[in-house]
Amino acid sequence: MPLELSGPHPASGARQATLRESNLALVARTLAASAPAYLSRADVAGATSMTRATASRLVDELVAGGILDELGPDERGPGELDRPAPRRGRPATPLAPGSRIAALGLQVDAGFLAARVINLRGQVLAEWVESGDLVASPPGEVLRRLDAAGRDVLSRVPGGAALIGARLALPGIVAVEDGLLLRAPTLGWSDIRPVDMLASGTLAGLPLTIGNEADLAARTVAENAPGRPGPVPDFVYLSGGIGIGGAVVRDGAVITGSHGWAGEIGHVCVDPNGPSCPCGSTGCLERYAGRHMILAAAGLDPTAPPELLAERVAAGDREACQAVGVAAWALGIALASVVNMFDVPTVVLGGYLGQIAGLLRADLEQALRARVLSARWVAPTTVAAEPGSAPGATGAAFAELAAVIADPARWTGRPAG
Amino acid sequence: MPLELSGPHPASGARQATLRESNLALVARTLAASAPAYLSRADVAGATSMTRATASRLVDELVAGGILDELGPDERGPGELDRPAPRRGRPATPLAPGSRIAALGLQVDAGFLAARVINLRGQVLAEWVESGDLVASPPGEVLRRLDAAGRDVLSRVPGGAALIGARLALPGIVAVEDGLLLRAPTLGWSDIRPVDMLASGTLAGLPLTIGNEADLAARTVAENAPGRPGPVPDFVYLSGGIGIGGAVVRDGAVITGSHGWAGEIGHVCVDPNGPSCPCGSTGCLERYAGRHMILAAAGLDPTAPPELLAERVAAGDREACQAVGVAAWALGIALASVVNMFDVPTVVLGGYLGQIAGLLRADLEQALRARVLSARWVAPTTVAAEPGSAPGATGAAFAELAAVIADPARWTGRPAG
DNA sequence: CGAATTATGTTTCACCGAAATACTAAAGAC
DNA sequence: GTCTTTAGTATTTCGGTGAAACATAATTCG
Repeated sequence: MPLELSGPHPASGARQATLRESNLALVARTLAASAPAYLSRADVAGATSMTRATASRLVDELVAGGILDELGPDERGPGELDRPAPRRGRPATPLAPGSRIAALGLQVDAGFLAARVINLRGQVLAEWVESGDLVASPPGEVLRRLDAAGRDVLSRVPGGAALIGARLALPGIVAVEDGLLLRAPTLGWSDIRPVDMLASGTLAGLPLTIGNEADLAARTVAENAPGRPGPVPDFVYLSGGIGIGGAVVRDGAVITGSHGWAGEIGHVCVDPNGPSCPCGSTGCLERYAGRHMILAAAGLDPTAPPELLAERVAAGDREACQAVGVAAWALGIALASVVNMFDVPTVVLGGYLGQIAGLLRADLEQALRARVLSARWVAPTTVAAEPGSAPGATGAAFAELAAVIADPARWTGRPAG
Repeated sequence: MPLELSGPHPASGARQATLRESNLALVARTLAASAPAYLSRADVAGATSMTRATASRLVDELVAGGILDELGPDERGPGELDRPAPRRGRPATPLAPGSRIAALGLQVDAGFLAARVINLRGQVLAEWVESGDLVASPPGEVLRRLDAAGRDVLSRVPGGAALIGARLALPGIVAVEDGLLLRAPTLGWSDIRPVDMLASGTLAGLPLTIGNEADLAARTVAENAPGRPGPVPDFVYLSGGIGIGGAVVRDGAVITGSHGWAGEIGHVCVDPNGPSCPCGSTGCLERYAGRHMILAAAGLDPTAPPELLAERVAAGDREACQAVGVAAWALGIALASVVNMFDVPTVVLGGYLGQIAGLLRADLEQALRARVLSARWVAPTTVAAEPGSAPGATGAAFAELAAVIADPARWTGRPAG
């Protein structure tokens, strides 16, 4: 299979410049993927099977564009690996993704607002999270608050950072190209254009795009940092909150579908004779495993922390056990269908479902083993997502930064064009 | 986004040879996609935005390798378009996909065996189809019969054809790389290696691979001929027979999942309280919309032709109407979940379900409108697949030929390598 | 009929990017 | 200090595409 020079179906012929751009992207991707290990120009050449000369030239260009940093002899970022032990020969110049290139991720959720600036190394340069009940809230007011918060966060970013874009994660059906939020049931928003409600489509001058929250949160599982693959390349992500969002990740990329609306696992039918759902259907997964539903069935307040539910279950409380059992049963049925359809047998539970994953796991995995056609050969597994606030905002920043890694030539901007 | 020279994540740097291979593939793809219109070297240059010189050079190489044919001044294949009206200027040399390069597609189904040889233009050079009840049949015997039939079909191919491979479509869960059929419930086969049961992994010397029937049949909807896109790039395909197979096609390509087992829509859960399924689950779609189930519920013989069912429904027969209604209801629930997950809102009904699509369509589309979250913006539609015998065999041949179009350099085999 | 026109296809050369190779730089080993 | 080893750089060669001139084969028009 020859290398494809422009996605799966390029309509345009590849030229020498294309070659260069492709290799530039390969170098950027290699370095992003390898962090936090330090790769040298020679390592890059080895990993890409290019010659040292070629790799070196490309690295130089990326360093000039700020997409890579040459680390000084004693430089070391927090959380990064130790330098390799001294060896014979000329010491290598360690390289790392550029710390100055950063993006702004934003998130509106029914329970909080968030803004977070992250750089190419995955370091959080500044952030802001505010909880609050935004169910049925006025979009204009909320977005104005987010705009102000975004500006504030940007102002707190250390000087010298180059912000390349902003993306807003929204819990609903989003028409990405049109910047249109079609429907966000938990917020009570529909048919609004959030981008237009901020200052002329930008946030403090940054081009702003929007995306689905679950798709973006799934990115934080697929990638530990921009362009750095996580441990599992293929998985189903569930974003559990009042509603249930989802995304299917295959080979590190979110499956988007024709319009970007794929992954609506919250409205997979668990039981056609089940309770009716505001979406117009019946027996949707959300009706069984949404946070409010679980807590109400357990006889708890909708705001009760997950620890309380766990306590009740541990104590053998009948209502609580049954509530968790029903949720696991429903998740089992819905996810079995999803795994049968996608053949992606790892389930990552995020949001509230991640917080109570320990209570669900056994029943859920048993249901999957029983209902997934291929379970005999590859048993489906479930894991909880790393806990963390506002993964949608983080994923949104990752998504913006991924564009730099995927096409660094656009950002290095050689004089010749 | 730069052109990517080796799939989504090339690990190797691109070199000049890569460039050439990529452009060679682009030219091959352009010509395959444009057939049956006649493109000239100049047209190729225009379509790919390469210069005439470059396009011409690449075309020459493909012609030399037999992947393209230069048509003579009066040559015209059956079913192909008329030549363009004479214009001023030097007349163009019409090009077409090579008629001599062909592949063998095979299919084993619970109801028939098939072998079919198809060339790069999509022309059937020879074929053989034999019906018979193969439920719970002995694999060795059946495959020996298929081997003999394959040899016979190959012997009837007009001289001069270059066979490049053979692929066998099987109605079950297939581990493609291992050549292993894990489970084919309708045949009653499991854990066999069909490739080994033919002569040393080849059929008359052709390298033989296997694939899932629904995945391959879906190809015949995605492509009218090898590399020629069909009218719909994104759709869910249902292969209705005794069981129900399926595949989801996105942007012309089948979504395979981690192990190639994606698309098992027959075992999506319609009702957890429904009848138990041999797969170990309950309420699977197959239990409601499999051919035997529909016909039994309608009070008909399992071998009754679809016309008889249609007659009964038209006559208002209560059992028949109810049987069809139940099938449509179940399909609606299962497909709504599939569309919610994949955001691929076109459903193509193939096999038996295609034959009775007229009876199902209204109820099914109504169910989809009610249950699909995004139906308000894009209403799901259902269509019947073009009727045709053994689409799996055709798709299997297409799949082999697609490899030539995707990487023609491997087949032209320049001396330099 | 013959010249002008026009589009196709080919030839030649320049440009550019990567490979190959030789070279310089900077450390440890002895 | 010298040797060895590895990192990074400079130079030449090779190969593929672009650009532009050229050759070719038809229609159109005088």
